Amino acid sequence: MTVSRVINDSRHTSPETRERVNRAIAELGYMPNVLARQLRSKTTKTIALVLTDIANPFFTTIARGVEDAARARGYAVMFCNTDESEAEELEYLRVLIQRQVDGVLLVPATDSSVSLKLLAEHGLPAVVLDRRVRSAEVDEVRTDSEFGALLAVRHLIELGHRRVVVLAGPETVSTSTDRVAGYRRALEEADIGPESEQVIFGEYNEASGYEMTRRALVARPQPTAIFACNNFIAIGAIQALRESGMVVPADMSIAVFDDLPQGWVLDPFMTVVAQPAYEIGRQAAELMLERLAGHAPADPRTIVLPCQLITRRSTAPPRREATIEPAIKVPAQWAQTESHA
Amino acid sequence: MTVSRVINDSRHTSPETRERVNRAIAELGYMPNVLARQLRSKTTKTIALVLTDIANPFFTTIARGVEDAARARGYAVMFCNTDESEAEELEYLRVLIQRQVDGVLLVPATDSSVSLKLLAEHGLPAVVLDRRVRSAEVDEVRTDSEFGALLAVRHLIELGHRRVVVLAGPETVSTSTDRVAGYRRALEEADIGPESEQVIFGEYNEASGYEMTRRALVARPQPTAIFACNNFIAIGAIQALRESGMVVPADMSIAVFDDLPQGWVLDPFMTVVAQPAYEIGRQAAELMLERLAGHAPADPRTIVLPCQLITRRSTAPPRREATIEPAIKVPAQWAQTESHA
DNA sequence: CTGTTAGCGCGTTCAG
DNA sequence: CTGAACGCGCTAACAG
Repeated sequence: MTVSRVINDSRHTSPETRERVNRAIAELGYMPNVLARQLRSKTTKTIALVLTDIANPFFTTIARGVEDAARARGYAVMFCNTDESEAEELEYLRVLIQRQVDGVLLVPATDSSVSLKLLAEHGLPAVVLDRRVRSAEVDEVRTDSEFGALLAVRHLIELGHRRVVVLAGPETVSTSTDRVAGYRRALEEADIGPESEQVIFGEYNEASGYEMTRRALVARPQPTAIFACNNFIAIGAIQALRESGMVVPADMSIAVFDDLPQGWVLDPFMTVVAQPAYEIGRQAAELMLERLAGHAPADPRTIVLPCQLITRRSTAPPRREATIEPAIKVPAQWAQTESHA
Repeated sequence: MTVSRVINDSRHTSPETRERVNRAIAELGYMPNVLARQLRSKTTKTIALVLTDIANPFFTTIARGVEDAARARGYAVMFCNTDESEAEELEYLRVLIQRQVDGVLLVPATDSSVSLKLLAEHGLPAVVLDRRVRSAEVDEVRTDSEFGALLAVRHLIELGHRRVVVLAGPETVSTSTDRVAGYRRALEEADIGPESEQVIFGEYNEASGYEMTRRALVARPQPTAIFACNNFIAIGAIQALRESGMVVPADMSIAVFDDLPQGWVLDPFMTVVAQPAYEIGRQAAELMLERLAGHAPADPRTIVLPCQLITRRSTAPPRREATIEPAIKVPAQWAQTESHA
């Protein structure tokens, strides 16, 4: 029908015809069936954002960035939550392929690249957010986890801490290993030997943060500072510390990767490495939209956004006896405790 | 093709043919085009959840309830965020109608029913969540706002408070007016005259909570307790109180409708009326799915779920001088201050 | 500038 | 039990 032209182009139609069609549309309350259009045009104007934890404000903020960029160009966004499970991730990808989404923004549950292979097989473009994936040739947007961790741990060391424990996420997730790498660089910088390292891998949630902290506290000599690799781990840590009767930062300093939204924490006092979450989402969506528009180079692009240390009241110099003693004498068993989990 | 039969029914096909087809599917990595199926079958197996603030954990929890119930029956969910704007709401509904969703779960931005009319015109079933809408004949799931507010304010009164200020959301939203009604009932029960009422209407966000609190604090005599109609309002209130150097609950008690998730608030101390958010979402989805399956009665159904007062450390008896004085003598100007906003 | 023809990938219907 | 024809509502590609 000519109707189609009126609705889409509006070029190549006479004003009067257009007028007539528009009036009819208004009278009938006509709305084009997007499904049929999509079936015909092979494009759904829909992208998907697959992420690992929709309850985490970091990811909600990313989601907002994605949505704003996408909607500005007339794209809809489907949000999918994998709960850090690769199986769920694949499950969702299959659904998305069937539903013919134009592209997928993916926060991968692991550093495996099978998900990306699946997408590639079906000719779907992808952008990987927040985390790295092994040997993938896709667009990527993330923050510099290693550098951010370096900043946080360096800050703790400058305050006088010598025994810092890292509470990390899964060893299969690049943000964990990158942040641990940053931690190690900070120790090296300060000539703190690897025998003083204490790394615990776990999961990116509250329960795991709680449990890792309990484990960290039994080590002797006790660490004087915690570096938590994400916000939920930090929340679990705080709870464990409180139960143990420890006061932050007097008895234990704590620095965190990821901020929590201002208002949600009634007493925002955490020293954090803040990431530009909204920008991560927005720029990832931009990369995807460019590619869908055909304006993107064939080669994959990588955007690494800066992060920023914000010092607040959860970090302070360690108690006097703690600073000095271990710097002089490190007991033998320390070197074997919990490192590399 | 016979392929269709294999994928859908699997009845009326010989085992060997089925086998052959399945093998071919596996080899080719074939996935049916859901779009074409939907075009043909006039059903998308998709429902939409339109809500007013995706940043609010109350609504995220509802979303989880909806998603779980929907996915269990093979339905996908599209999430849409209106930011409390009726214009955005209508905009989204148009998109959803075009995309042929099977039904819409709606947290209406206002108590107007134009959105529901639009849906009805296009033959789309709807379920209204959390809030009431004027003169609508649709399924509804909500909690008993009036009763919950009654519980909270009664608790404050039992502690000895006589000057309680309500910080409400928009006057066009039923949860606001219902909670204010509950507040009034509590005052009446205690024979506190309407001249002691103080009601401020605003918006369901932090900034508004902050601003309303500033206004409430200038009233003389000052209120001794705040009843905040949602969690974000309470957060804004806390910030305003802190800036004014007031200590909770010593200088001011505060009770809140809506809980905040455990972990997110490092020091969970708020006395709250907790709603079964997950259940609201789940049951709303169930109503919709029943209706889509044709198992629902023609008449609209309303489910009102119970809510529960959880007393914590943000409420305490008022300071002595405050309790007694106003109960005896209420200054004239008090009656005119801020009530009915 | 407008009308016509064909087909997107399925499911339904009716013959074989 | 299986295959062939038809159409869902739209747009691409041609005629006119």
